[in-house]
Amino acid sequence: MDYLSVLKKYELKATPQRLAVLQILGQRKHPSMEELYEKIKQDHPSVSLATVYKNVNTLKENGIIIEVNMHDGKSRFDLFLEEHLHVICKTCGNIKDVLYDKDWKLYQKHLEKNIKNSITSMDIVAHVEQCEKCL
Amino acid sequence: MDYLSVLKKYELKATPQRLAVLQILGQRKHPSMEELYEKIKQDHPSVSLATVYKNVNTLKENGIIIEVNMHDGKSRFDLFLEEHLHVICKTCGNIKDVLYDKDWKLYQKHLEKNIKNSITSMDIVAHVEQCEKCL
DNA sequence: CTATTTGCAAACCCTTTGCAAAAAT
DNA sequence: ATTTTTGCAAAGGGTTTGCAAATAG
Repeated sequence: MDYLSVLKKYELKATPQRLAVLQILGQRKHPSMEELYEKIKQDHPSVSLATVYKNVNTLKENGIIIEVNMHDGKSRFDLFLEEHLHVICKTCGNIKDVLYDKDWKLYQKHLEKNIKNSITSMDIVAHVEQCEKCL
Repeated sequence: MDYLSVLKKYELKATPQRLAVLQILGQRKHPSMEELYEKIKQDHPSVSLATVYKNVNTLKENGIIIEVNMHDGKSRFDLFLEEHLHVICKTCGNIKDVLYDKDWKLYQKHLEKNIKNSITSMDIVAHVEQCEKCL
């Protein structure tokens, strides 16, 4: 995955701080804002929290990344170059990405018929009591 | 729907302010915190914003109401006595409730098989470009 | 060269907290 | 009578803003 071309596509400048955001979110660890900031600081010690906020907002507005709202209030962030849903473990807070498949698309069509409107995008979060990482 | 019994079931005291929260959310208008506060003030002029916050949190913790996160940051609230998904209009911000049907349950089973885990609950939001209320 | 982005610190705003009085059971 | 809830005001904490300097294209 080439983040430079992604940024070019959206006419966003490729600063090291912005690339760092994409790189870290590309690891699919779904960090919170604070975790993201701490990780970026490892390679860019002088980065400011405000810059991380600004980049996250810009990338979110362009649909390149997504915010995953947790029930505890702190949201987490994820690269969203491919549509997918999230499975969140209630016990350890781990988030797993699951790609959509044809079964999902069938349901989406059904839903569109039901509401008589076409769906632009969906946010889907499944909650599970425990996951393999908790045990 | 009898809010007194709902509160009794969860061992929560039935104060007028708390009942007002349920009553207003029961209108399915999906107000924001500020809108909810303003509406409660119409009948209970002396209510404080802190009380509304406390009640919303308590009801949320008990799963009686749900917070719907909007992409613009301000969340909205909804009575959640029956599981349902939300359709949000990108143009006017209106939220529509859609009850789950057997098609949905089929997909959920499929997803459970996929992730090898049982799902406790799901948060589902579909976004549409425009709705009947915008036109 | 021009427009965007960065970093800093202050400002902002939404949400929570502490506590005494009031209300619910 | 006991426990929860209310209302107020203050504190808290995460997010945004303004601006000059630095950087990207």
